[in-house]
Amino acid sequence: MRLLDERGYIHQVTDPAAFDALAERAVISAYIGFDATAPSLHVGSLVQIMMLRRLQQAGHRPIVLMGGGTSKVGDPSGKDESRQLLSDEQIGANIAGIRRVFERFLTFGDGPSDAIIMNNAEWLDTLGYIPFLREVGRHFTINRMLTFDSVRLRLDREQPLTFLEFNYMILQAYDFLELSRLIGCKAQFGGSDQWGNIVNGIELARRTDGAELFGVTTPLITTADGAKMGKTAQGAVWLDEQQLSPYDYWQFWRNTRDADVGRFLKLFTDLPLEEIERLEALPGAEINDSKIALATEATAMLHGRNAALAAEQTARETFEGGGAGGDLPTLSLGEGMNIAHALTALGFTPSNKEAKRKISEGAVRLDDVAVNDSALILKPGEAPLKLSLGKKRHALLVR
RNA sequence: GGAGAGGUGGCCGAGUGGUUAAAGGCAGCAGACUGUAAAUCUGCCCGCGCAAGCGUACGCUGGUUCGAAUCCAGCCCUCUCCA
Repeated sequence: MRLLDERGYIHQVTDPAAFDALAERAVISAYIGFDATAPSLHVGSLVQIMMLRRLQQAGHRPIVLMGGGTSKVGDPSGKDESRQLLSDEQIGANIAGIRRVFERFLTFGDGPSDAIIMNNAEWLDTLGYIPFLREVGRHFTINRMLTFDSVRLRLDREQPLTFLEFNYMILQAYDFLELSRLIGCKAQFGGSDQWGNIVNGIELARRTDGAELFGVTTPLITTADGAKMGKTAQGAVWLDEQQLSPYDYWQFWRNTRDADVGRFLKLFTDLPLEEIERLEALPGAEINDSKIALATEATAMLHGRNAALAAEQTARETFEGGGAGGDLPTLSLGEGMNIAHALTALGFTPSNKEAKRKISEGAVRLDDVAVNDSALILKPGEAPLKLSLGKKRHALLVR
């Protein structure tokens, strides 16, 4: 607990003293629920993932709860519009993808502190409606449910909230109860927006089973200028290397704002706090060394140390040496390709039109020489050519 | 059910017959300055095409007109007030 607090993970805790005491004397299990609506997770979920990692490091057991059942309902929190419903196959595929990510951060197995992954479809899919209403439904009053932000916001704006979604919070509370019964899970973690849902679960378990459960929420992680974390030019920062290469992931961290470096080091790396303090205190331009450390550590955790070092090496050669590192994205030219098409094919520009604009703005360079002919046909040469858009995006052109 | 207002480019928001691919703002991208940071200033910002050119676009479907985001009809949706 103390460790979590020092590193900046804690937003709110129910009964911190009792929770701390319990964690001192026993191995506890705690879970976080993850949505199964996307094929992978992105950095927005990374705080939660790191929470579970810390928990395991402290000798406790992390539980990853996949929302296979609740994904069929959709959380109304924060969303303006009802989510689209997903099929079972889609959800299954998404869960498999997300599981791969977790295997990087947690140790799975049968030991007392080994992580396990569960799917709430296991119990939600087979729920009987009438028994469920009698057991669980009686503990919820509509009066109270209507006061929750997630519901109230929708109603205030007169946006439709379907009964299906309205039930989401009950199902989530039920998850906690079920996990408590099945495997003695004692705590649920989540983002600060999950506070209400978590508390519901705690209350439900107290009323039905007399169990004492705990909840911990993390602060919403934003960048220093208030933006939600995790968006870049190319979209979300995915944790799956098929969707975002280790090199790009490294770049994401490398481009952290000065003001965020210390906070991110604490949250997203395993570096000791003394080391972080030192890095954080670096003056002026030397803060870049801290960013490199952040990028390499964070990337190593997800993609492995080798991939992280390769990304770092490539970045050094490309940005500092003016050369080109081997880890850059590559594009095969075939017999030859129009330069604008190449930029679009690499994903540097969203359209050929935009590529031409960038060329006329002088933003495009070939082996560090500005290109001004938007009709240029690129021919593959002996050595790979380096194609750059702006200062940050580079690629290698090969045959 | 009744009365009124409205649906415009990723978002906000002007525009009420032609010079409107559609003001302005935000977001984004690039340039300058730097440290692959922030702030600031400048440029760009629907797509296809080497180009000439073409295609799409102002909720949907039709209509009027040489010409429609703009006028008319029907439909769908949203908001405000009343019951």
